[in-house]
Amino acid sequence: MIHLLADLTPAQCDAVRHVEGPLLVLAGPGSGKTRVVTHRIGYLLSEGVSARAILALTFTNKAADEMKARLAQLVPGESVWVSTFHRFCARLLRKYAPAVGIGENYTIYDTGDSRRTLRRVLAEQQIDRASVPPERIASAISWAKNNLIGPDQYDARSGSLVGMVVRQVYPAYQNLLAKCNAVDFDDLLLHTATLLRENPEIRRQLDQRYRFILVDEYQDTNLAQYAVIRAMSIDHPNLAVTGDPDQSIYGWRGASLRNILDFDRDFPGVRVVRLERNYRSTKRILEVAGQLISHNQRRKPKDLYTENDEGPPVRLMRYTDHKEEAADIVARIADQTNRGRRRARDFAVFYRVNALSVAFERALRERGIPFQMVHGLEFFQRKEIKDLVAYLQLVANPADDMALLRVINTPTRGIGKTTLRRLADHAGRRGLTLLEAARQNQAVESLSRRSATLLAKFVAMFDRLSALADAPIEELLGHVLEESGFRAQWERSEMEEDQQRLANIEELLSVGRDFDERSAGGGHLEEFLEETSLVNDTDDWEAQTDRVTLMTLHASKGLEFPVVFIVAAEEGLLPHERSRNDPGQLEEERRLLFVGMTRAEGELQISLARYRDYRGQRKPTVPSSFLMELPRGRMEVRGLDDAVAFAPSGLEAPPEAASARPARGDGAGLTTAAELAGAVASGPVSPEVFHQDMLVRHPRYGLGHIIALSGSGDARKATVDFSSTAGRKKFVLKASPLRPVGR
DNA sequence: ATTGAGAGTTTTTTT
DNA sequence: AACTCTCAAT
Repeated sequence: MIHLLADLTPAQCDAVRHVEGPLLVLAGPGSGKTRVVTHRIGYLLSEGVSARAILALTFTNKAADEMKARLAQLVPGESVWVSTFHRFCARLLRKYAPAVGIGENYTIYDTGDSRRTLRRVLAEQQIDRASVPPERIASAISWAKNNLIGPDQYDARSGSLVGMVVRQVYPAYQNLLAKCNAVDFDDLLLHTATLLRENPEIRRQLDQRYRFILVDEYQDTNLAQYAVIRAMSIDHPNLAVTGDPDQSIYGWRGASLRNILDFDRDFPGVRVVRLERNYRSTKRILEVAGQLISHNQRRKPKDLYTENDEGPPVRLMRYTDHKEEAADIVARIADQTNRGRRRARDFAVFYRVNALSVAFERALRERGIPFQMVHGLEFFQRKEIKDLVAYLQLVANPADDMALLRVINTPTRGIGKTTLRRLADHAGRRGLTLLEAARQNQAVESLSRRSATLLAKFVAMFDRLSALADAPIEELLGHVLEESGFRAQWERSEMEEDQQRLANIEELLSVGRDFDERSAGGGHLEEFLEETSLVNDTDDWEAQTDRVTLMTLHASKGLEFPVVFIVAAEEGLLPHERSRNDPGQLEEERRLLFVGMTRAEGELQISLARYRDYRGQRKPTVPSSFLMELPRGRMEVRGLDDAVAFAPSGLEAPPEAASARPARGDGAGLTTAAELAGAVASGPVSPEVFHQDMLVRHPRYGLGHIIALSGSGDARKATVDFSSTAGRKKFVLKASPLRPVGR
């Protein structure tokens, strides 16, 4: 087992060789945490621990996949269970469902389904959604569940309207879910926690079974997750958690830093290992990131250091608008890939909200640079996919009223609102599911002959599909496509959209085929549905393919890239406006930026635009307050023409930021704010303003970079690379319409 | 019952 | 901007 311990630092070695008892690994960014975890699993195996006694839990599918891949490499052939919390719970519940009062064939509702369920409850209770936004109620219920507060335990704070409504709505919502034999994402955790609490025997068995539990990103666990792992680590407290309080970015989901900060209280005698040396980033990047995070008050100071190179300065860019931002970043990527210095996969662009990806998609597509988006257009959220999957859900779980409502008139088959209302009335009075009610269509009073016939036809179709429940998924999907009439509808259509839909359906069929092949024997409809509801993105991010990566800052956690661009560092976006009033949330936003910055290995650029097009409107922006906290003097600052807006206000800013002037000797091409301001103010531009590498605009060719300069005074010439449009051109600066960008 | 136009809203982040 | 919801016309 030499290879398991080779190339490890003493601290890493400590963690890897830890076998019995609780372990807490406090790991800074880039400190080789995943490596430690995988090597530790390898070590446990080499010590004779059975693979099935080990359970590794992660937060996201991406992290789970990553860990599986690393394990496959390190200890080929061993099948250790690596899973997300939600998936683990889903599996467990599949087995023990009756113990918490649901059927084994329960359906997992995604956010959309659960929102629709909630709307139905609100409508039933005639709650005006204008005065109490459903969104608020949904998040209150979610918060309660994450904190193990059941529907009957929810206490409204006095005087809070939302609280009162939630108290009334939460139980009704939960009842409706139960009636549909469905659970939402939060229920997966809540039910599992309840299961373990109320069934000592089951708890004991699982504790015994999973002797060694590892939890990644422990700082992101909420109370429900804590309860689950705690319950399985009582008789065998061999719980190993890794985390970094500075990377806690899921507070909005109920994650509680207490779990990690109080770990030693719950698990006395815990061994604590600190990994503070960074192997990922350059000194410059680490310094800037460290400077930022030091502004958080609620935090234990921590020393991150690296033996890596100094590296180029971190760039801070200001553009005119999102188009220029995208064009320049893409031009930089194109330039480096064209010159063979880097590959497309070396680059990543991070943004705070998904909506910001559009400009980059467009710019990359224009240039023909391959890219992949994580959580872009979520495949399983697309209407046609959801519709088709809903048929499967109904087959698997006939009690699922939400699925029935989705399916019964899609594609349209003449079953309208009135019919449905009467059906629902009937079902409500007799305590039937909607499907059962539809079965009794003859008995439903006040239903027209026509409606009854249509319902009967629908039920007959359902029964035909139902008979195929155990068929391979691909086959079943094929039948749904035919029977429902979707295929006929789309194939008839000339619309571009419908052709696209068919293509998406083809993809779904191939997902089904893939599943069939993996699970020989077939007939695991529930498993297939479980997979589709817990995985939202088809093309899960692949490190291998040679593409530029676009993703949110949240999604970036745990990954690393040679070159990182963080965009839209603007007040209201980063930090997000929703966090404005809460210092705790503001600190979380700061951690989010910290996470993004520390993904970068060699180069990091942070940018903002003077005007941001967002939600269909163009608005002038205010630079992110976080930018004031960066050691500006050690960075390369460009395009910041109005020093005023950028200047630190008063005494709050650290001394380094007191000057917008970059440190000398940081290489050619630095432009001070003052110089740019002068340039813009005086119409025609002095040739002296131009510098190597400067971003310039030409009325005809658009944006370019200065790649060479020669001569001086009026004879000063520049070679500019307009890689996006015209290639390279040479200009006599005095006579050219070239202007520095940033006005 | 279905369709289309107009109005109104929005998801910040993930399972 | 894109999506959903509502209402009126067919």
